[in-house]
Amino acid sequence: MTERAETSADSDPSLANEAETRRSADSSERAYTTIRKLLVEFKLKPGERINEVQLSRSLGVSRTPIREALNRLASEGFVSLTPNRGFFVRSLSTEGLLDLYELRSIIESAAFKLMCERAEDSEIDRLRQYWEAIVDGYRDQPPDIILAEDEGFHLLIAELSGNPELVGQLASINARIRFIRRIQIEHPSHDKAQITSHSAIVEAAVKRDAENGAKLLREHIEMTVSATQQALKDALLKVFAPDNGADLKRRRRARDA
Amino acid sequence: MTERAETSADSDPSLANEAETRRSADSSERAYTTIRKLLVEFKLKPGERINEVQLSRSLGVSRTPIREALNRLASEGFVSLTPNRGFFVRSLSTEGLLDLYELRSIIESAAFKLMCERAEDSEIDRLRQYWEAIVDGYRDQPPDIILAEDEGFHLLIAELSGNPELVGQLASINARIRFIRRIQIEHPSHDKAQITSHSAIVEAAVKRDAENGAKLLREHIEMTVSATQQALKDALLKVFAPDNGADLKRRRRARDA
DNA sequence: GAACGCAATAGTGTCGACACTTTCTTGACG
DNA sequence: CGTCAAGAAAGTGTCGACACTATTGCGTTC
Repeated sequence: MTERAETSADSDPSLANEAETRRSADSSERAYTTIRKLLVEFKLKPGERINEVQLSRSLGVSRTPIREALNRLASEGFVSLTPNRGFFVRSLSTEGLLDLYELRSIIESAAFKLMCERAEDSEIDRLRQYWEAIVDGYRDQPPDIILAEDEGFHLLIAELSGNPELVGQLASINARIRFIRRIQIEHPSHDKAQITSHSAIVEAAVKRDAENGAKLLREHIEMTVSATQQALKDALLKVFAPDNGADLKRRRRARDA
Repeated sequence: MTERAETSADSDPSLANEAETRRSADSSERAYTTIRKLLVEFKLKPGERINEVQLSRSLGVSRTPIREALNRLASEGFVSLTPNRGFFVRSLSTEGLLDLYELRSIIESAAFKLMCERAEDSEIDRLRQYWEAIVDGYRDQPPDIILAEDEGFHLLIAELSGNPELVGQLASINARIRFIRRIQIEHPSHDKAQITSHSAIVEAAVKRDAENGAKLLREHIEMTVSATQQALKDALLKVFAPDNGADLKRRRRARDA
């Protein structure tokens, strides 16, 4: 009964970003995407210890691919490993999230400047087209699509910077904050400010106005952050529902250990 | 004869940077540092396929910890994984190296600005002290020490930015370009320009002159890059000694695959 | 003599088992 | 009653084995 020839073709392309090194098809890869999804959706709760045996049973594979996936996730900052004690879900406190957004802002505004210096006109035009193609129906899409389109927009800027390392970095950061972006998109506070921001950014790109575009991006991200604050609180409260937010502090402390 | 209770306490602290999640003591960790060292020293050559069995034999452990280490190294960009074909040493072409330095420059100058905004006076003073404590004997140290001190200096700035994600990023980049920095330090072109740069940066920090300090850092890194170009060529020629640089192009192409 | 295909070989991907470490339980002692 | 220790249980870290995939080398056919 250990045969693993299951027919479930549940590859979930919505999580298949990561401009990185790895193809799919093996069960280690499946484990990786599945676990990451669990993390991103708070099915595995911040601070929690991850039980390899249990996970391997529920995914129907042995512990080996599970551990390989967890190792990757550790390198990427999703989980942490304490020797002989196992993997722990790294809690993304509000604070840690701000750090991540800050880093993202740094990278993206730098990417924009580089793009202005280096990209061909035709490439800039690709950015414009990308945005114009989605702007119309933007608000009517389901959250996952909006999220993907939004990430795609920012990632395209990174690509046009001509620096693949930069792209990889941004992709990795995106993966880690994706859950909160989704929450934010679903939250009532999400509105068309996003759209005008993006349009302004495209405009600056066409003009190759590096400074202004970088500033717009910074502001755009900062705006998103503050809009996200409340959404995050709501989400965390929902996760640690029963008792009040009291044990939030405890988990925050556990993070540095 | 599979007992693994070897007494060799060869932990090699010079490679033990990585402000990350992991403690040591298990053989997976040893495998990680050892393999990374092999990569960094070109013992495993760019483009080469990594034979797990062979590696596991030469390290005296089974393939499991080897594979865990390789997975980590893949996340960090040292190697790449092609399913059913194995891990390959990711070739660091000149171009790729420039990308990495560029990213480093972006992160460091941003870190400097943040430090200026946020750090306590006492923290800035720590930076000043750190540099003053090493500046005198700086040039007389062995390369590894110089390297560590240099990395420490830049890493300290990142820490004073107050953003741990930024620190982690920089640490990871450092690990990847460390080999070339060492080569550059040993190269005749390395001289005291480094020292005056650092001193100027400290000075800007004390004055909290964010713009100027960031500019100095950018220039400092750019200078290092150009000084490094020749050193890199020399090193690569040494590695691919017999034939001329012809197959360099081939490897470059193999990189994107 | 070259191209093709097939067999043998080498190598990765995953498994189940076991040693060792941490955590939990229970019961003796103060 | 609370504290502590010893043993049991749970869990991680590593191993060797095996299935399956890619590669290599050889023989066959045209």
